[in-house]
Amino acid sequence: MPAAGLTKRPATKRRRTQAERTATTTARLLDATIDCLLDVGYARTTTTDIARRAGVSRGAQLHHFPTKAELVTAAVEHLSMRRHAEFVRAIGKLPAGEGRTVAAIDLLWSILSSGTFYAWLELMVAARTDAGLRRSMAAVTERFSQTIERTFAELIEDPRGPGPLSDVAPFFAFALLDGLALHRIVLPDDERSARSIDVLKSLARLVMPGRKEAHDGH
Amino acid sequence: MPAAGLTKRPATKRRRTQAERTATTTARLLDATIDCLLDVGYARTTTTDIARRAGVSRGAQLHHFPTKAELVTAAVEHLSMRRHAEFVRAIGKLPAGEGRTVAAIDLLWSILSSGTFYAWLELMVAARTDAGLRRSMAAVTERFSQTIERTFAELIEDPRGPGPLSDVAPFFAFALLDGLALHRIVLPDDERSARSIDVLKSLARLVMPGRKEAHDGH
DNA sequence: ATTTACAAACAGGCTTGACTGTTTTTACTT
DNA sequence: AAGTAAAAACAGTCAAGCCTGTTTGTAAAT
Repeated sequence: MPAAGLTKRPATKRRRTQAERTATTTARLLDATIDCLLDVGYARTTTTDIARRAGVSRGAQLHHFPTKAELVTAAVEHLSMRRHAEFVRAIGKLPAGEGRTVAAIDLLWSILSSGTFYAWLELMVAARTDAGLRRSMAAVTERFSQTIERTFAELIEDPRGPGPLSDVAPFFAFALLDGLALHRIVLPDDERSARSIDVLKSLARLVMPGRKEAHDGH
Repeated sequence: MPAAGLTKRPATKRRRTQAERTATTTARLLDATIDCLLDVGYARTTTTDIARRAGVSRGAQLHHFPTKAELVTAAVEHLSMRRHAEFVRAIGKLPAGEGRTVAAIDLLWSILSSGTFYAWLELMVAARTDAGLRRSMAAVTERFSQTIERTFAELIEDPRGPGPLSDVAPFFAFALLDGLALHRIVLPDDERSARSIDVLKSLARLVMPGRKEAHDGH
């Protein structure tokens, strides 16, 4: 029962509930963590720097995330939701009909061109030598790729039913694009990348014919 | 001109020339650097640990590599030569004749299964946020992929001359395999990886029919 | 009143590179 | 060829700075 406050509460600045305070502070910290990963990489990401970027005091930071490991683990989840949201948002832009498969590849590539991919990459590589982090990354990576696979299965249905390759297709595509994004670190705008994506598109047309198709399926 | 020494020099322990001493010490340091990258990752690789692993005193280390950056840069070159040697050695095992293209894919995959790939990956990701390191990595990565491309062009010649895809093929294959190796960090022995490689092999047979045998003979 | 959120100073440990000293190899001189 | 000076390789300690997490203290919400 809120006191019909005109005595205690200054109307201009509402007091925030604890849950709100926690939510904003943790969100700022997690965003700052990902920013930090993108800017300086995992190796040079420090809790001090994260707190500074978040505009949060060191005390507040340590209150919500007692150790660096907990902060990073939470950031993994946070990043996973970001990637998921990015994906869902991009899906909305997919055209209906013919060139859907090809458009989907462009869509995946655009997602891998965003910063979130490189944040994921930083965590992925760090996870190789960190068992705890690896468990978290395994979970979110598996979840992410399952989302992709399910979505693609719905979006691009083969009239003849699922072929022998249609279930690996998203995995295959992702591996290729991840590899290209990796190489792009040192070779930006490589012509071979664009051509490799073209090859992937041709392959997609071959394996997943939207319609008019006669050939055998192997 | 060696003095017919029986007075001064103990035959059991030959004196080493400066060049020899430098060579062994730097080699041990560079090997230790790569070991360190593999064991604990770039983030936790410290110069102290490297010196300890190399069995080299801190003074000697700082003598040969005044800064950590110089050490890492040298390690990039060192690693590049390792990968190159690994590749050349593997090439020797390629069977002549029919299934060459497919065997070449298995060969690439076996190289990416070795530790040197993950050391390269550590440096690659670190290079994203380090301009100096990025330059080094760009150089060696370009050199490595050119070696691959040239070798494959010689090894797997298409009787009809180079097709429109034959020049991207190695790049494409590498990107895919790199992506698979990346995913393997969190999902070892994923069945989808093996199937993706099978898809790549089918694609290779399709694009590069090795000889007169248009249809695969398996 | 009690719990939660935030603030800030601080201690311990680690990392990097500087610094001083010692041994081994090479270059130079006679 | 011998002896000596110079340079290079090697060894180990140290200081400054940074990073993490602890501790102690304050304000705000329930």
